[in-house]
Amino acid sequence: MKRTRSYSRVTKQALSVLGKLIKAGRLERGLTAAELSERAGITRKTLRRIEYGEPGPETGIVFEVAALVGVRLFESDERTLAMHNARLDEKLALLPKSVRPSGQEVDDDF
Amino acid sequence: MKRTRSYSRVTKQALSVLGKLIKAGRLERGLTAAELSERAGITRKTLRRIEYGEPGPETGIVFEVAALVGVRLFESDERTLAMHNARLDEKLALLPKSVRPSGQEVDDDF
DNA sequence: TCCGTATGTTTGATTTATGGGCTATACTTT
DNA sequence: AAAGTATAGCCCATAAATCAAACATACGGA
Repeated sequence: MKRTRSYSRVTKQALSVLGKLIKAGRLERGLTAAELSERAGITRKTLRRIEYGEPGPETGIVFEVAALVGVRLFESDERTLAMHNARLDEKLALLPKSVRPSGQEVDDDF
Repeated sequence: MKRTRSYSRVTKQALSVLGKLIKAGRLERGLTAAELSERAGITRKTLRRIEYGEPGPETGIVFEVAALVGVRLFESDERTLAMHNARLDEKLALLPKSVRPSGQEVDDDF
């Protein structure tokens, strides 16, 4: 089974932006691809895929590399992320834990 | 060779936040896991891994699902992302294309 | 300009994610 | 409380990511 997958334009652009942010961060810090990939525990090849904005690389690695070069996800540092996490826990506690698909209450923008 | 990989706390928290944002977005829109995963072209199992903040799922899928439930990466819509992209291209054009690993030059900007 | 090194690219092997189907638990609604 | 469905977790098969090592090319410093 070939897993041909399609990605929306927004996704592709977000991937591209993240990759370029990472590459710019790396260059600004004077790190070579070899150095950064070693710190991240990956190979240069994988780093390259990330910097090129390919959709394949796993999320954990991408986030890890981003953190290593100072790219902040959600524009937050660790402490702020912890706060967001706690706030989301409260929010999720108030939401129903499962959903009945009655009507489509859709809200499709795009 | 077992590929035991470790992730920093920031990474784990960012993954967790993103997963919870997605789950909250899904619940707020009254979408079941089956519905959302079908729209994203994945299975419920993969969606669950994403919502749990596991590091494994590929970046493209995670971003796609995020977009489907209205979670904005880099707090940007498609048009803003395109602008960022263009700006990053200019920035990268000014940076050296390869780096000599002499000293660490830090430079936090933005 | 020349040299050293970073980056780009390929092949093959291995680990991992994903999908499909099925069962069990938990939750929402009546 | 009961019923029906959503969610959670298991197995196995397959596709894909990752690694490793090597070589070619392009770039930057002297």
